[in-house]
Amino acid sequence: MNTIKFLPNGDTQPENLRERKKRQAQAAIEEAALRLFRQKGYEQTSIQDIADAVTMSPRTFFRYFASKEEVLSGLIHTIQSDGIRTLVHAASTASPHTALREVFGYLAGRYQEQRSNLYIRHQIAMQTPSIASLFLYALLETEPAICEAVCSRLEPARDRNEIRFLVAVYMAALRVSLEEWLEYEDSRDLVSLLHSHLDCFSTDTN
Amino acid sequence: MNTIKFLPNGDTQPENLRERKKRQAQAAIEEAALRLFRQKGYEQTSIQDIADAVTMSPRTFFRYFASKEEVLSGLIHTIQSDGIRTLVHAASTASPHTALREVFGYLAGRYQEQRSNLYIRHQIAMQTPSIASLFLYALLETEPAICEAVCSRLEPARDRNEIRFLVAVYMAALRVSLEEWLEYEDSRDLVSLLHSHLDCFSTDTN
DNA sequence: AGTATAATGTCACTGAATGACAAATGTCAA
DNA sequence: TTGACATTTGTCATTCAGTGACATTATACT
Repeated sequence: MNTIKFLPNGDTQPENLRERKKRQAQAAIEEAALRLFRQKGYEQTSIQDIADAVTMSPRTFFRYFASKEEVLSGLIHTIQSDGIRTLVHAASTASPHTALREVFGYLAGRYQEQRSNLYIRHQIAMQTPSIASLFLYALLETEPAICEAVCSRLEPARDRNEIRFLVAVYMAALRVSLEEWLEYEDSRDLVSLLHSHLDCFSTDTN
Repeated sequence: MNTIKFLPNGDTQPENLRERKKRQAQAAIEEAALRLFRQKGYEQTSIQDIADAVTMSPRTFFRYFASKEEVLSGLIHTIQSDGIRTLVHAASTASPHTALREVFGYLAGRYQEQRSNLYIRHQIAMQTPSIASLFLYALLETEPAICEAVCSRLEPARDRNEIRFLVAVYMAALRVSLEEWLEYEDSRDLVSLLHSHLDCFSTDTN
């Protein structure tokens, strides 16, 4: 994992020429790559193709993305990381459900903002098992961190494994909602989709 | 997905010399590969290393396993496929929970039989994100088929998306149980671990 | 301007995976 | 047993992802 840090700039002031160029380059690569992936398929598109499309050396491609795959999974990584950050900075609550509803609500919101972006990626993933696997992992790999954050903000110590399962269930809900939501091009509301699944579950256990 | 079909022989009769040799070769590769993966790490072990260890050409390795990864994930694929098969051949029931409890119980049983085998693989996966991703996918990719099988044996047609979520929750339980169970070398009982998680859930919704 | 710093390009290399074809090995029947 | 046939294996060449080293070029700063 050696990529450029998905160009920070949450603070939006002294933007260098250098930094602007880097931003542009990264965006250009991503755009070209996605276009080519859709046109010719992920596996049929070589790094050389992408590099040609943005007139840079293949070597430079790897200075922006650690791998071909990361062009696709970067978005999910970013959103999931942000989700964890919100959880860490949130106030403690007695119920894990409250915390989890909040994080997963936040996540669903963020994904919702990126619908068209995600739709393209999803299309590619459906034709490319290795990419589907990648996306799944990008979601589920954040479970331990979420678990950790939830446990640490619980005064009465709960069974760690119970929480693990709980987080996994919330993740399952997010995952299924996302799939359902991306299945057709005309979108419904992801957030309410997520909540409808969660309602089946969280009425009792608290 | 072009590998040899994980050498069938559920029927155990006219075993050729050829077939015996193939079995041996496959077993030898798997054994050598796992040993090397543990000794030197997955990524530090090249196909050449494995081929050398069993005195065959690297080309032949790929006639037994479609990729280096498949040496590790083959076991999971096999078990999951068997699970789906049991579900397809089972009798219809009114409740999806009944069917799902049965399949996931079966799966947990199968994994339990393979503990030491899985333990090694899990060790490797923990040091190698791409392998963790692979294992996750090997589990979750079977969700659609399970979903399909469950829906088809339900007389009163239920909402497909509801079932999807339900299957995902069962899968989450299996996944978390497996992790918990493989965490320490001295095993507890996977099946009861799974059931304890499921009990949190399936008391109400039916 | 000129120097330090960071980005890019070039080159060479490893390793995974695949296709094509030749060589070796197992099968089966006469 | 031999010989025809099918299957498995080895060899060779090739493509492509990814990486390290180092020279070259562009930006930044004083």
